[in-house]
Amino acid sequence: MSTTASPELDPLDVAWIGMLASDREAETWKLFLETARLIRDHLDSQLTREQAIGISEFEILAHLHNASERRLRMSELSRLTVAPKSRLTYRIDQLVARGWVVREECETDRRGLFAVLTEDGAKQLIAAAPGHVTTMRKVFYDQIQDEELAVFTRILTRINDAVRG
Amino acid sequence: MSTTASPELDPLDVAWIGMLASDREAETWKLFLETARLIRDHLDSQLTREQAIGISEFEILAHLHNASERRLRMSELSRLTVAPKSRLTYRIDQLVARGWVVREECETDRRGLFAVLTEDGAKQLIAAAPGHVTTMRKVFYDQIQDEELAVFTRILTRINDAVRG
DNA sequence: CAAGATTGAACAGTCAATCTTC
DNA sequence: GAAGATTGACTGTTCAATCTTG
Repeated sequence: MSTTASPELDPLDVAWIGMLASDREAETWKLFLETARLIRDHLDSQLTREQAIGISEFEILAHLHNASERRLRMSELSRLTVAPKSRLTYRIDQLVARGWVVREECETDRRGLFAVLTEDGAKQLIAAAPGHVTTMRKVFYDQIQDEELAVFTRILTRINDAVRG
Repeated sequence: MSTTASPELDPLDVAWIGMLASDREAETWKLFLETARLIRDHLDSQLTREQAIGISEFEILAHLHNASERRLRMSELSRLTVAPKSRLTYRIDQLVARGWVVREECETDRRGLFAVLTEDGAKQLIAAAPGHVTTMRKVFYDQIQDEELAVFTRILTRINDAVRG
């Protein structure tokens, strides 16, 4: 420690600064992570407060609603929501308990199960959607200008592809 | 249900489509959430696998390292990491158990506590940083072109501000 | 043996209640 | 009473182990 000239710059600091610190790179990265967490928490709070449904549950109902015959295999839901299968099992259990989803067996592959949206589930989704969309627009979509949208989407798509390898 | 002309378009579908579906708005929103989750999971896996440290722990060590005297109040750490105080207490407990952080009392305000980075903690951070930064660059920063960076940062900053109200 | 899905145990996160100091 | 921080109970997540069918 005492062999360096400047007392504030020990070897650890130098290594760290060379790696990451203080420039746009680290700032951009931090901003991205922070914003993603903030906005998801914000939307989750809004849904929980106004509709007593979490954003994860909402997303599952939305995926089912968009699917053909309002049903999806567990594996497919797992892919779509970027979640491990065990989490899906847990969440579907809750949605079944709430009466918003039912499980049905797959005729052609007896290993498989479908999660199927019920009428009540669809009603719940429709009830929650307007508030969710309004809030999302306010804090997300309305913050992106028309000329910026293509750039934003392009960057996100590239990152997505890079992560997936 | 039987009073509408088209059998595939019941009232629920109409309401849903009017709200959200099928256009760039929903796509952009989904892409953002999905990408954010994917990339954080990816970086967390890399750190856990190669350095036996989670990304949340890494972030805390990094904040402490950047701070003056390598110490921060719990409240301040809570703000910086956008995490509830109770989570910080929990994580700092773990970091203390690992010998990477110590708690110190605040002289001027006896309610307050500092989390202080130890030498071992700094070494761990420096050991983990290169792999983390390399991975981050590969999947994140290198995917953003120079001309795009300003737009990207601007959008994220606006969203951040909008969420914070 | 591989794939679809669930289970149980261990780990992590959240919220309200609490304790201490301002 | 309000702010800094911790605790405890509850909810949510993960991972390996398991069960069943292909």
